[in-house]
Amino acid sequence: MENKNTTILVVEDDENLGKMLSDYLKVKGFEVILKRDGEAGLKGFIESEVDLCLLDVMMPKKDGFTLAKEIRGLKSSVPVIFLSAKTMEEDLKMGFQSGADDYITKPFSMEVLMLRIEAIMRRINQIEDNLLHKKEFDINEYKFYPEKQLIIRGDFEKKLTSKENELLRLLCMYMGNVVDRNDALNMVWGDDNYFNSRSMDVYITKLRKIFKEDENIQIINSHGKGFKLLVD
Amino acid sequence: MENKNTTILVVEDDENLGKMLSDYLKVKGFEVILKRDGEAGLKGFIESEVDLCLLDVMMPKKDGFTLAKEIRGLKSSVPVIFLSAKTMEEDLKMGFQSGADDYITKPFSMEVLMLRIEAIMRRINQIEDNLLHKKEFDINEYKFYPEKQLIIRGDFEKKLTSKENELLRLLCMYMGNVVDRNDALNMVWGDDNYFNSRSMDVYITKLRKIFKEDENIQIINSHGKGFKLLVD
DNA sequence: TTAACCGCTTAACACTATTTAACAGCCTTT
DNA sequence: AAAGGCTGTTAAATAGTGTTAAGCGGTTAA
Repeated sequence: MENKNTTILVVEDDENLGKMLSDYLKVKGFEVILKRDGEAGLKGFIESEVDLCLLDVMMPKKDGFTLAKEIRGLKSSVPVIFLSAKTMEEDLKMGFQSGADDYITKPFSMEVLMLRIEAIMRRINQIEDNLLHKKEFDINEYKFYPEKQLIIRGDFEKKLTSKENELLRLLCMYMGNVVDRNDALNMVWGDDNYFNSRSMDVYITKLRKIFKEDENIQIINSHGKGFKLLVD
Repeated sequence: MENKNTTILVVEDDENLGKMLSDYLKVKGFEVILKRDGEAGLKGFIESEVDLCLLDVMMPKKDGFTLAKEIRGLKSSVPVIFLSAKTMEEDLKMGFQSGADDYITKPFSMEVLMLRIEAIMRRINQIEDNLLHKKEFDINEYKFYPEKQLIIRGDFEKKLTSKENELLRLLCMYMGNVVDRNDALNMVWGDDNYFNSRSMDVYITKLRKIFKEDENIQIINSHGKGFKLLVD
């Protein structure tokens, strides 16, 4: 089953606090990956599909800010919450500017933590919501109008069927990122059974044909995972 | 009580609370679909004609906000009530802006829940009622007067037959959104049998002919779903 | 009263969208 | 490198739609 779970990477050198955070978040239904220092943290990030990072600022081997920068290098959209001592608060405020970031000063209550996490998740959901209702997407030289079920490049115009349309909309929403096969099936076909899956493959072929003139547009398969729309 | 035909999707991971909600709502005459997590919730929504969603915010696999977003993607007009812990109240208030949304903090009484549900249903009925009795619709440069069964653009005037009129009224009420084929049949023809369905296709053709002068007005078919009136 | 008309339904046929099937090729694991 | 599952592609079968025109019952006007 494709985990649409929210996975949180927790990097905290204090063993007690780390365990406590991990347990609490697991109870709340999150997948948790717990690491004790910056280096292990980076490995943890690479190995899993992390949705959100909870990073201690002061840690051995590699501090939280540095780790955050490295993570951003790998996937720029991952939101990060920093954990730090109260005494460093002023310092912290200037330490990051990315809109996805947030911070909490120790000591903190689990409720406060949950508020921050929920706030971030909502921010992300809102972004996705906007994408869902976006009027037009740019796919290199093509314009895609989901509401009109239409693709245009110069004189070229192509009406899309509803399945083509919804599938392409999804790919555009996650442009550059892999859309999970089962997620796509559930969203477009309403069921992720075998036959719909094959049907989707047929539609991927159709979409590829539409864009075959343009070498810079590719729909790439990620074996066993799904597809991504890539524009060079 | 006219709760008979209203189907409520309840997604709640706490088994006791879920059962309790379900039983209570059934006693009140609602159809209830109960699911225990976000993924099952989405499937439940796809499988049935859901009129209203009652979603726990914090759930395993997929949280309530994410689920709501996906449901909105499938049918943007479905009202959602979120269930969440008291401690997150302030946070919640800002978390959603859709007029159809509402929230309740745990613990709550069943009476409070019923009040919320009734309020939402009243709001929806009122909106539909207003649209139903709307005196005129703007369809790009055309004016459509359902009561007069008349369409006007400049000199051009076209009297509509009652079937044309009711079908166009429906399309206008859901302007930009797909009107479900069977819904339309039941509303305009009173029965969604095969022959009425073919009859409706004939009327769609008639309506298209009326607007064929104007490239910006389209009646688009959504295969296997229905039709939408789209004005660019 | 009958002929013309009108609104709607039914039939017929062409066409389109989607699913299913079949087979070839590819990726990952052992 | 062989096996098995996953993907790519094409073509067929099925299901849904678009359009035109004939048919049918009811109303209107000579």
